[in-house]
Amino acid sequence: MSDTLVRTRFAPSPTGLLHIGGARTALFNWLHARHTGGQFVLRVEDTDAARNTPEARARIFEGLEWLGLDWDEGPLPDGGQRGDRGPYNQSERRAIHDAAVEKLLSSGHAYAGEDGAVRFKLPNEERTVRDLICGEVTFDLTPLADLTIRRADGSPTFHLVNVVDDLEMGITEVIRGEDHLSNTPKHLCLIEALGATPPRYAHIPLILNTNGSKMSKRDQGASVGEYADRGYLPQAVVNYLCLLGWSPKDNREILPIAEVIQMFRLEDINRGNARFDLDKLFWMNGEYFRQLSVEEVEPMAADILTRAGVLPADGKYDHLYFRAALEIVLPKLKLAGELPEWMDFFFADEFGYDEKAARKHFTAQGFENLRAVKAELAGLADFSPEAIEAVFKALAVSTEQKIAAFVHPVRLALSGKPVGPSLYHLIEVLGRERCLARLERALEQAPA
RNA sequence: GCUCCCAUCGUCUAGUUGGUUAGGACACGGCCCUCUCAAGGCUGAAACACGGGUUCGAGUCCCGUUGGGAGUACCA
Repeated sequence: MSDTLVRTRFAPSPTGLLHIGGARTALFNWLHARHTGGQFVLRVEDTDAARNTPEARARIFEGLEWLGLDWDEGPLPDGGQRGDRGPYNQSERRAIHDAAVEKLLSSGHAYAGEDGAVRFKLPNEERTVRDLICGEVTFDLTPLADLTIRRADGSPTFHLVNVVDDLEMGITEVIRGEDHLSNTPKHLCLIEALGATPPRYAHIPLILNTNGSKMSKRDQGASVGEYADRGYLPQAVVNYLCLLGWSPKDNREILPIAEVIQMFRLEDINRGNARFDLDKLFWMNGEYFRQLSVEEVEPMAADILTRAGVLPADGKYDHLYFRAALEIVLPKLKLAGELPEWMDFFFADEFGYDEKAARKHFTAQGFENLRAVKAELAGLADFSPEAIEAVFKALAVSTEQKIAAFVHPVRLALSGKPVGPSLYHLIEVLGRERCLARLERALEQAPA
């Protein structure tokens, strides 16, 4: 490694969502910068005025912030910037780009065509890219047409601005998708003509869909925002992304980001493309979710439940009751997005009963058992889970039935659902009044 | 078409300079636990794409085939 400070960059164009592939490119740039104690720069390549949108721009900021990928230099959502090598919006760097084009023009490396565009003369020879991940790859530039670096309308193209800005900003490692590998020999020529020293390159493999095709912005589950909306945890998404093309080689899967930063080396990144496996991300999210305390989940849960209409929008509800309910539901969850269906009945008394479960458990015997439980709970002094469990056990013994014969109908009566948190804890949290009322309501279903 | 890249269970991957019962994880099956569902424990099935070499010995090296991916813009 050279002794110069590492500077990596993520250079998205604000023309769509921050997609998973882009997020991983940003992540690997960020990891390399953090691992080496270098700097991570954000540069917004907003030169395609026709397709740029402020919404897309905002979503990139949101996505990076949500993932925890902080940048040392670059534009900020409020319009300002961090760092003094800016501007970091490519559209504001026109003077720099123009100067580079003029320089190439005057040195004879580029020429103005009859159509008004400026083209860079590509040499008729081979160029070898030395890549940190791909090794040495040689391309023959002979069959290629000269590279357009400035359009007829005067605007510079991607190849020019990308190269010039990386040079200007002192980027030491260009870490980008492998789809740019074949562009690199052209960029090398451009840099040489500019009389500059090229950065080091690391082309990372692409992320493919489950079916093996390239993941595009239009695909389901391709955007970072979707995962945030569905209740995924950023730590889980980041951890999962780290493992796509990189591994700690010690069989561990759940890795705190601090450890990844410590171990991450570009040289260890795989060559082959990787498919995105939602099942594994889902599992990983559960792993992280289970590590969270009620306190940590509460704000997110309240937000999701409020948006789902389970909690009142005015925030006026019994917060202690909510927290108690959340506590017993939490161990069952893998995804915060599942919260509404797991918790709606805590805050609504007029719920329906799961049809299939009702047929199975709201039988003559079921109703009889409901009555028995209701009578016991009405007079139970100690409303603790232990005491409640004892009630069920005693009923099972005295009536020579399985505990399940009481548990299932009661759960259905109290929540309308066939599954849920530990019933004894559920009864405690709901409290005597609610339980008795709900049991009574369920008994109205009984044939007269 | 042409150029470049890649190739271990369905998926993500580990596999030191060639010698492994080819390891882990997700998903899937079974068992245990159990008030349901998860979680957890145990367990099962599951891979070196194919064909040639080199070698005493190849998942590891070489060549070819097949398959997959990327690029081939006045888009980034």
